[in-house]
Amino acid sequence: MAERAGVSQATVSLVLRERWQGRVSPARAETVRAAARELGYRPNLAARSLRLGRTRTALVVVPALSSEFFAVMYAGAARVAADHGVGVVLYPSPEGIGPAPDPFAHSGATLDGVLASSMAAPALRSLSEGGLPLVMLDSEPRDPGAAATVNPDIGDGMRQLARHVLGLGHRRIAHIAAEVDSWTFRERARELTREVARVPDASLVRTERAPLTVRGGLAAAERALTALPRPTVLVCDDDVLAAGACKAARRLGLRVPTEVSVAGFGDTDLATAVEPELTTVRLPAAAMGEEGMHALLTVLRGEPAPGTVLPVALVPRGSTGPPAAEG
Amino acid sequence: MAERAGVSQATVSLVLRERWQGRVSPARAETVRAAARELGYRPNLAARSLRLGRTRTALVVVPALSSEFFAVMYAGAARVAADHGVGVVLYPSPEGIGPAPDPFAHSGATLDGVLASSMAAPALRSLSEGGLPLVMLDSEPRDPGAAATVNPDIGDGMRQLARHVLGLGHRRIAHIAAEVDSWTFRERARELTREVARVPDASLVRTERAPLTVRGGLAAAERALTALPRPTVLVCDDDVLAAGACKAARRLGLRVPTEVSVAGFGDTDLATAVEPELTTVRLPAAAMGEEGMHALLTVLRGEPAPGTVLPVALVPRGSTGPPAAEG
DNA sequence: CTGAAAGCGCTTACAG
DNA sequence: CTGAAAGCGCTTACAG
Repeated sequence: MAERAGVSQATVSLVLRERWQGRVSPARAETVRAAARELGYRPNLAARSLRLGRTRTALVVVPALSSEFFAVMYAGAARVAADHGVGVVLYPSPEGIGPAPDPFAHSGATLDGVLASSMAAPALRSLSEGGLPLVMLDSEPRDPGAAATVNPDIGDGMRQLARHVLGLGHRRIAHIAAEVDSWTFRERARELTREVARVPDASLVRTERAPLTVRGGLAAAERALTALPRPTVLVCDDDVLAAGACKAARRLGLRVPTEVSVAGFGDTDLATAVEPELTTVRLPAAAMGEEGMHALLTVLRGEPAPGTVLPVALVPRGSTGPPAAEG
Repeated sequence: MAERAGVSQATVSLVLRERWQGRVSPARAETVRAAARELGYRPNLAARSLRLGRTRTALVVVPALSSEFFAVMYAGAARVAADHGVGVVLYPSPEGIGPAPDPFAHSGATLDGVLASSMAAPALRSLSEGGLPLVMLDSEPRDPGAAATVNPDIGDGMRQLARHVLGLGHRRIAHIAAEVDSWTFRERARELTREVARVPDASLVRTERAPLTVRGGLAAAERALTALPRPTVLVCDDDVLAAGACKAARRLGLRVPTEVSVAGFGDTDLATAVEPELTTVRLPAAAMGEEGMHALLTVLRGEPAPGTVLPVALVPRGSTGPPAAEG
């Protein structure tokens, strides 16, 4: 209603959308801006969306915000979206406390596209049916349903970690694995197995599956450490499991790292909150969200988006050391 | 365009919004539903919003999702919103990595109301100017700008914690305080001071301020533990600070809790991820989000919402014990 | 350079 | 019980 600036609706629209150059006189443009400022005028986004047929809204699907990793990834995606005038609706997928099973019903907005983490796969059924552009994060490369995939170099990360541990002299290795059936964890298991197999006298003595919680890691590590042959190192799929593994070691009277080494994955804040601090693999959570949103924006522009693999880095800290000399 | 069911737009609308009882024959209603199902028809929310003048969208403002507390609070709010067919847009306020400084520009949607955490206060300027219904969480009661306030009983929590520590026999107490100027932390400081003052020979020997990170807590605790008189207990404003305080103690060669006790606030996952586990005050994060959203929905219905104070509970764990006997 | 008009897809009185 | 019509607030050809 800023026609109280004495101009037509059309002129207001042109000026406010910065499409006035050469179509509206600079003087009028300024008048419109002044009036808008004065009235605190904000265009009705619903009307704009209806007219344009696009909502400039993307859905971001992550398994659980309470995981720092996903929260940071989300923040990266939201920042890039905001920089491009795109709104973000968050869908915490229903593993655990998430709300409605239908992201569309949940979102309360018509969506242009979806950026989804692989761990949220179950929630994606209705999305793919929606026929929306979809960019996947940390997921099977060349997923046919996805327009693009943005991954950390998980394989390389586990390779670096395995070599670190083998290089310290460990030969009896246990894998504390996330009991989540997704690409990222299958990749970790595969690469760990492969690297251990390359060292003649080394072996993966045990794999224990655990829910992705400290308690889960604790229980799984306790099983691994009380079975024979006892592993000298626990390679964990996630920092949270590693924190649990450290607790298990302590309860069993084993010192970390002198009697048993523990390694995590992720390099979340938790890795440096515990003592000793965790040797882990740093995953670029923010960069994943950013790159993922960039890819989605590219797809929404109608251009093809390339798949991206982001580098990761081993971060050696106090939770790993050489194995104790054999009795 | 489900008029391919052979009925008018109006009929479709009535049926799909469950407003057909007594206005559309049951047979037709069923026809419409079948057609909608078959075509995968979803009403255009932008059009609906434009027509109704309400968007059924709420903005939730929290300081940072990477804090588990706020993530859980958000999840509670989102769940309640979803149950009531209201969408949620998340605004991670710009302390740290947050995106745009203007929640409205950021949201990409016109909003019906706002649910905001007090720690996000700086981001609320433009909100209050927007004249939107606002419900505050963990914030100054009777804030004139807010339609309602939902708080945990912070004062009672700190009271319980202080009495626990005093009851164990501690007399030289240090406060590791969050260097955030907000109601919730002022309340903690005030109540701790008051409770300590009630015990004749006890005193608050030191207050050290820290940014809300493990590193911040570590540095502040180091300062507190190296000054004289040395405190026998560190009461921390947050679990994250307490985790840092435990690290500081260990670096100084002090055992927790035998040589120095440490207490946190929040009872986040971190509290049980570290060793020893933290004595802390459990804050009902999910309930706060839920109650806050309920209050906002009430306000949006045009009814007055009462202020709410939620109970909290002391959770004694291994990080606190009696002070060491004096040398 | 400027404005009048159409139309995006809904919902809701209003007529029948 | 059912449908035709108006109108929500924008944006975009189209005339002038």
